[in-house]
Amino acid sequence: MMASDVWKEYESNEISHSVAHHLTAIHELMGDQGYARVSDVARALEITRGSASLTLKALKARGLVVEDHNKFLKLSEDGRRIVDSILAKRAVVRKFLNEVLKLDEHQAEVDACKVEHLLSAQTGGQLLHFVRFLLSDDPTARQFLAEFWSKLDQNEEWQWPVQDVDQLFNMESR
Amino acid sequence: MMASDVWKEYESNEISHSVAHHLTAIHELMGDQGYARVSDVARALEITRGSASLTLKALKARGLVVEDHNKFLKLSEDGRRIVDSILAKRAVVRKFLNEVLKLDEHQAEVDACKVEHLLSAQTGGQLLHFVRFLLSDDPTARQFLAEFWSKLDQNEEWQWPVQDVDQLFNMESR
DNA sequence: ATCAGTTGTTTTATTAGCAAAACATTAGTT
DNA sequence: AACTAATGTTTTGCTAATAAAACAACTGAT
Repeated sequence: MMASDVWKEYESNEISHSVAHHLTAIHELMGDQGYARVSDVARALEITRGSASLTLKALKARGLVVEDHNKFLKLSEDGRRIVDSILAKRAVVRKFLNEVLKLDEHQAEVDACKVEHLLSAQTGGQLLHFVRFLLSDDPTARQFLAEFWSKLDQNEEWQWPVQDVDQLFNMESR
Repeated sequence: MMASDVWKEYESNEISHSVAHHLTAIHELMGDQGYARVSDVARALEITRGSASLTLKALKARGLVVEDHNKFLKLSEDGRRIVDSILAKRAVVRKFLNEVLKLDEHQAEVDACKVEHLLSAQTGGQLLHFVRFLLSDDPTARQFLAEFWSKLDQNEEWQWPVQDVDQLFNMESR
C-alpha cells in the first residue's frame, strides 16, 4: 500500500519545473549578455512574452526576482540560492548519467533537466559525494568502473521493462 | 545556453505524476483486495471520488484502464505495461538512494516517487544494471562500496548547495 | 418499505502554465 | 513629426488536476 502522504509531496515542492527554468534563464542571460528582461526570458524559453510576464510577476511577488527601475530583472538572494542548488543537481545528475551510466549526452541532459528541481538537498549532496568518488583517480573506484563498463557491453540486448518487479534484484540482495 | 527543446520535454511525457499513481493504485488494489473501483482509487490516493472519476474516465478513453460491466476497473495491456515500468524504476531508484547513498527510507521513497515516471527506459535500465552490480557480491564492488561509505562518514558536515557549479567536480575529473 | 450509507457522475470553481490577441509604452529611423 | 519595431501588460481561453457540492442509483438493515 502506498502511503498517500508520499505521492502528494510531488506538488509540495519549493519550485515547479517551469519556475526553475524561468530562474535559471535569468541567471544564464545575466552571464551571457549581462542583463535579462521579460522578453529575453520568453525568447530563451520559447514561450510568449505574456506568459513570461505573468510567471515573472508571480516570482517578483515571491521575492525570487527583483526588477530594476527600467524593467531589468535580477535574481534575489533567495532566487540565486535556488538556481545554484538546481544547477548543481543538474550537473551532478547529468555527469552520473552520461559519464558513469554511459547514456548519450542528449538523454542525460533531458533526464537531468526533468529531475533537477525534484531532488532533495540531501539526495543531491549524497549523489555528488558518490559521483566525485566514483570518477576520482582512486584505484578502487577505477577498477570498479572498469568492471562495470565491461559488464555493460555484455548485456547489450536486455529488455526493459521487466515483468516482475519482485525479481528485479533476485540475486543476492534480499 | 539551455536548449529550449530540452526543458519543454518535461510536459511531453507518456504519463503525468497523477496518472502514474492512479494506475499504480489500481494495480495495488487488485493485489491487495482483488478489485478496484473509483472509490477505492480515490480513497487510496486521498482525493475526492469526483476527481478520481474524471481522471479515470480520461484513462479509459486513452485505453489504459478498462471497466467491468459492474464498474470494476482493470488495467489494460498498455496500462499494465506502464505500471510495470514505473514500479521497476521506483524500486531501482529507491534501492540506490537508500542502500547505496544511505539516505533514510522516507527520503528515498519520496524522491523515487517524484522521479519514477520521468526517467527514460534507457536510464532506468542502465541504473538497474549499475545497482545490481554495485550490490552484488563481486569483491570489487564490495570494496568500492566499503571505501565510499567510510568516506561518507568523514564529510558529515558538508554544505549544500555549492556556490560555484563549475567547481563541483574540480578535482581530477575535468 | 423506509431510511441510511456507499457509490459513481456531473457541475462549478480554483490553480498553474501556456497561447493568442489587443493594447500601451518606448526607442530608433527617416 | 510620423512611422516602425520592440517591449511589457492585460484579457480571454485552453488543459490538467484538484475540491466541493449536488444528484442519482444501488445496498442493507431494521
